[in-house]
Amino acid sequence: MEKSLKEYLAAEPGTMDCPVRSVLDRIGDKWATLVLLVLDDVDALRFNEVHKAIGGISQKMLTVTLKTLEADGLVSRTMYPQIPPRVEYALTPRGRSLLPHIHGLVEWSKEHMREILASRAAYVA
Amino acid sequence: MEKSLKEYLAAEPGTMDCPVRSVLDRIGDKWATLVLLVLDDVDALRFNEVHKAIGGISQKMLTVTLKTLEADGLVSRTMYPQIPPRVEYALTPRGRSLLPHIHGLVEWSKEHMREILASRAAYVA
DNA sequence: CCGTATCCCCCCAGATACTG
DNA sequence: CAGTATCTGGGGGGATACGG
Repeated sequence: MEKSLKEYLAAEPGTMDCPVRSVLDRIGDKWATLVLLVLDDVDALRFNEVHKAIGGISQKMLTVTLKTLEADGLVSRTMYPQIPPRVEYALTPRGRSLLPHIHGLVEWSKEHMREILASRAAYVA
Repeated sequence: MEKSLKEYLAAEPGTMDCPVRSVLDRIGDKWATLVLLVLDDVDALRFNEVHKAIGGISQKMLTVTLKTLEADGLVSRTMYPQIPPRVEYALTPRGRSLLPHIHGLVEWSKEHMREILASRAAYVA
């Protein structure tokens, strides 16, 4: 028996394994999607390369974000035992399968950003 | 001259009007997407109907979320001056144009939820 | 019925300093 | 280079009580 989307939404959050919430929370993560986007269109990036590609992210949050993405199997982490150490991050196939949807959102954002900003400005509480 | 996605991402967040961040932050909002989803497939819902449809949301956060969505022009708010008051919320055309993308994410989530949960369980910090 | 107003706590993110 | 460790504050969000 498949649970419907409505049932998932109406359920208490603790009832867990709601796919919408658990995954949307990750998409909604302030940094996670940005990391996925910078890893798109490249083979792999080193820690500091990702860091420089994303303005405003702290080292700590980048570490946390990368670990989470790795735990979810969306990003791979490859260590080359050298001195100095070299670590490369790349999208996994699973991560790559998510990116079209993110790009869909990005495109939508670009198309509607102006009118949304206009709406916000015109909106009086 | 169009700014590239990479330039947007590399820019400091303060540099603002980055479409990705400003809209993704809304998508990422813990409750906003859930509200949009429950308003899909219906004409309109009253405040308490939305409230009951989303498990775990507090009255305060629902109010805030609805206001934000209204300010962005994604949701419309219609008041019927009666006693007791009647207020209905519905998707605007703009909001409706966003929903396919959200559904795309939902579908992706459903397809990959199991393997993601498995990855998380298998992941040792 | 549909909210607002207020209080207050917790936790997350930023800053900073340090290590293999 | 690629991170950890520790501290700290600011604000998001829950609970509660009240208003039109």
